[in-house]
Amino acid sequence: MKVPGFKKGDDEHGEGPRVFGLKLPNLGDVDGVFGLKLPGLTKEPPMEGPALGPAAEAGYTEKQERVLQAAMAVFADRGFSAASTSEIAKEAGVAAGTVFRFYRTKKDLLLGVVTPVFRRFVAPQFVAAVRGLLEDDYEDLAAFLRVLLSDRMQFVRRHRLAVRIALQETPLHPELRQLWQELVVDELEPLALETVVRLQAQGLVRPVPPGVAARTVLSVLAGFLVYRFFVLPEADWNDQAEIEALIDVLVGGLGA
Amino acid sequence: MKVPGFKKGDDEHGEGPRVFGLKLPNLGDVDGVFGLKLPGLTKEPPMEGPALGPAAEAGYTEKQERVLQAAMAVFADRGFSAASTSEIAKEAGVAAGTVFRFYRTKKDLLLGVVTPVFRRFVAPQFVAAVRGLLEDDYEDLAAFLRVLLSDRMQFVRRHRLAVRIALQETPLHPELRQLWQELVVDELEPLALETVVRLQAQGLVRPVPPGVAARTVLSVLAGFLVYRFFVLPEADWNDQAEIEALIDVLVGGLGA
Amino acid sequence: MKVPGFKKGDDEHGEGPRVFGLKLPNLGDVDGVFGLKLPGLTKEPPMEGPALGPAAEAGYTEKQERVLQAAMAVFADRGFSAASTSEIAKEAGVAAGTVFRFYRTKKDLLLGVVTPVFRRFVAPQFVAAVRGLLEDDYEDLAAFLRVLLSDRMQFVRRHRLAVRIALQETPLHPELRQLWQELVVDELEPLALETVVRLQAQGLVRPVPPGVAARTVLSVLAGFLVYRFFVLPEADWNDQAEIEALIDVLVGGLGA
Amino acid sequence: MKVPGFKKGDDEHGEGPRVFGLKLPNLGDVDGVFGLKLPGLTKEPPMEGPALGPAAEAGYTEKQERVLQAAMAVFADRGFSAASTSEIAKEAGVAAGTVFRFYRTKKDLLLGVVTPVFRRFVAPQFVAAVRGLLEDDYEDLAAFLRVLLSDRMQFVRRHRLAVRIALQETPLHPELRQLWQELVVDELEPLALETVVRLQAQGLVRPVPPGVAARTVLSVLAGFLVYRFFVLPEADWNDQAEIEALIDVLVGGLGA
DNA sequence: CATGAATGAGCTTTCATTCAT
DNA sequence: CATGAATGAAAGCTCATTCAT
Repeated sequence: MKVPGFKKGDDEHGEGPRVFGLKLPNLGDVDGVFGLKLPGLTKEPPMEGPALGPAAEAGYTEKQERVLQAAMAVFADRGFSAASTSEIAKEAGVAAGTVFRFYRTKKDLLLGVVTPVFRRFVAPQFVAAVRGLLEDDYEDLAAFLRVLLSDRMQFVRRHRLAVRIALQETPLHPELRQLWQELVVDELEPLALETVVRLQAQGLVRPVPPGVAARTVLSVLAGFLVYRFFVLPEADWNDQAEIEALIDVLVGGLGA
Repeated sequence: MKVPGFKKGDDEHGEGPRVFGLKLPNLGDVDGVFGLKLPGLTKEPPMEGPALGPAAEAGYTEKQERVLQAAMAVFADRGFSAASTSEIAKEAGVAAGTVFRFYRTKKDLLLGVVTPVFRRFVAPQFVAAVRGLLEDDYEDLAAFLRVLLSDRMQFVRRHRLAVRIALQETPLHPELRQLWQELVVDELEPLALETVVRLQAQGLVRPVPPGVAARTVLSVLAGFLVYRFFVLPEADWNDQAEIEALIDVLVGGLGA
Repeated sequence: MKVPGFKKGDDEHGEGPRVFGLKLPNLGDVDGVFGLKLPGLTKEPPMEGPALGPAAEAGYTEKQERVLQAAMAVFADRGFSAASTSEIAKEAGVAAGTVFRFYRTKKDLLLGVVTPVFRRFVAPQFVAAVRGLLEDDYEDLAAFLRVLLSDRMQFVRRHRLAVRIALQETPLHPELRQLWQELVVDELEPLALETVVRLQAQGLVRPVPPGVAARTVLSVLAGFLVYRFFVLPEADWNDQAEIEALIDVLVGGLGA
Repeated sequence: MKVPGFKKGDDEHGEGPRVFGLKLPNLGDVDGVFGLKLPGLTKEPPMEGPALGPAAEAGYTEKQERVLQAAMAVFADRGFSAASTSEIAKEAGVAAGTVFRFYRTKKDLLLGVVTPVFRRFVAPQFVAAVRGLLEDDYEDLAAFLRVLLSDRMQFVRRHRLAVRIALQETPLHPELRQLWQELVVDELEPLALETVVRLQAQGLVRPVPPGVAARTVLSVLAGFLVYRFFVLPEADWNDQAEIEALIDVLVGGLGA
């Protein structure tokens, strides 16, 4: 079985730092994010496309937008509890009190950072992908997974900070868990199971329990994205190759 | 292809709450941990085996042991930054000042909670598993993965709080990242790659880049464990069946 | 000695809540003002006559009038220091900044609320009462006291909020004490003493030191009014009877 | 009728500042308390007897005692809302945080200042006075009133600050109104009415409604004390003479 | 050793006041 | 004139850490 997109020798141990076969850049010494201390970069790689924060939504003033971006940066960096609103204010270039004009409490600010991103991009985009599935009648499982993985990768890439904050803070805030409850359990899950069933009907997925199939895809996808963007964001990833490798594994394990 | 251990109908939608095909318990209403709000249990399921904290190590006084256990509970519950040393002291049944006899600062306490667990149980047990691989000459990939998954599952089950704290706090503390650097990058990774190469030489794993194989297994394993113990710890998991399903997927994708 | 105006049995303990022999209304459960927690009314009894605030004075715009009324309500309710100018603005239906067009500081607003009421109604009306005394030649002390008490009762009834604010805030603001200095010490007191002397000359008051007589009347009057309007405003007062009872006491103690 | 204790000419207009016939001291320029701006004293006159604050109660540490005294001084001076806990701390000579070891919130501190004083000295001492009435069989009304007025005067003199705070803050705090509810309505009032009835049975008070009699005495007493200690505390009061004058008035109005 | 009272820096939040629109 | 966004000083309160007992 071939792994498309992998150049020959990609994974051989050569010179330079490597982790699990990934070549790492050699530029300086920074703390990664989730990640390991790497002889790495001083900056996170630039986001692809415009940095559409939650404030891109109409109705946010430019100042509120700045507060949101600053809050995202500081919450991601220090964690919610250790972040200080005054640092956020300073980072946003506004007075300390101004933050509270937009968000009555610090916790409101957290929710204001996280909620819009997920509300607008999690369920809706999954719905769009599945609608594509219905209309385009993907010829095989790999094609469907390819769309799914690319789309979610795009999402994490663009909303890296918000995703990171969500990962960090969810265990600590019932309000965030409530958000996932609504988004994942109430909206996403029925759709996901229905999709698996459809794929099984089309003969694209073998007859495992739909829940197992769904969770397996989710685990593999999430595992990759966390690793890709938070554990080793600085590494020399060949994203296409990685995605194809994952698809290979999933198709091998789940395909009919 | 069969999925061993799954009872027929396990995944069909019956009565009672379900998430991704998992039946959830129906006992009350509690917040999970990482997890979604479930019509769930009032208590986390009891740990299997004795609750061996880091303090089980020789040389810890009974008081220090109590401090460590309390710190684990409070750090896991509130997060490091929002946890107060005085609450830890109260939980441990010691005076506020006593905590600082054992650990000079709050951060030392965090490291004291996390470090020993991982130092003693991550690399050493992986080494043991691999040594088993060498000695026992696993007849197939599934057998190896079965040992690996079961062992790591055991680990997370027994050290749930420490693992949870590590997941929550790693992004926020360079000291913890340094710990992973030493454990994972320096100790575990060479061993892992070497193991993949050996399995490929035995004809048990097909010739994908060893790094890809290693990271895929890791992702699937981690994704499952996080889901199993932190996202939906209260659900009615059939662990053996889940493990076998994952092995199926991995063998399908990676096996020769 | 009879107590005119008291109906027989007025003070006997019957059904319903009573305090010091006063029947209290039985409508619900509210906090009084100064007062005790009564099984009382949800609203203060309506003011008699039009609610003439200080702004009834010529030259106040309708907006300034609204600000004054709102300030009175909020200052009375929360106290000056705990009152926020933005709440006053909201209550008045104007923007936060508008308040400061009329009154440069919050304290100016306090003075603007209290001063006009007292400047216009304390000394002038006392002067009018005394002028009445001179012209009408009250035949007895009771008649004079009756006019005095009724008039002051009317005043407190109509300017309840301003009086309440004055009582609450005087101890805390030198500026208000200065106001009393001017009104009471400089204007009222000479007039009061002169009046006592005149009444003594007419044989209506016995020859106690004029200051003692004046302060006694003042104390009894103030004590009644505070009790009547601020401690137990909800009680079922028979004002005429109360006034006659007080006059009885005062005449008994001070009359010739 | 003579007014015992009044020296001849006491109330004549002579040199020096006078208010309602009271000679005022001539020492400097201070703000009074409630009172009018007087050419007055730089300090409140020293309390008679030991300054028994609420902290005289067993179980208060010396530091807590200092905090209470400081809180009393600052609350009385600025009012609760405008008082800052850090000023109280400084005044007490402790660190800012120490205040909150004793009283979890600023409001607790207010209650801690006011409650003990009134709980211990209002109802109990009135009970004692009435018990005296029963045992000693006062020969006339004046003797009873003399004991009552002297005792309450003593109380206000010794607990001037606490009384002042209670007067200032009661309208603003439901918790304080609750305190009066318990002390005055529930405990004191039945006793007071019963006492009036007894005095009427003894032929010492004429048959007015007991509630009227009780409230009249209360009003006159409170009016005097407020005037004496808060409006014009600096004036040259002849307390015995004032009390006798008030007794004269009350006996004249209420006596049989 | 263990205690817990004491510290004081630092936090989030409020709000009187200003000023560009 | 009126607005209300913005300010920033100051508030109440928390808590890691120290140290006399």
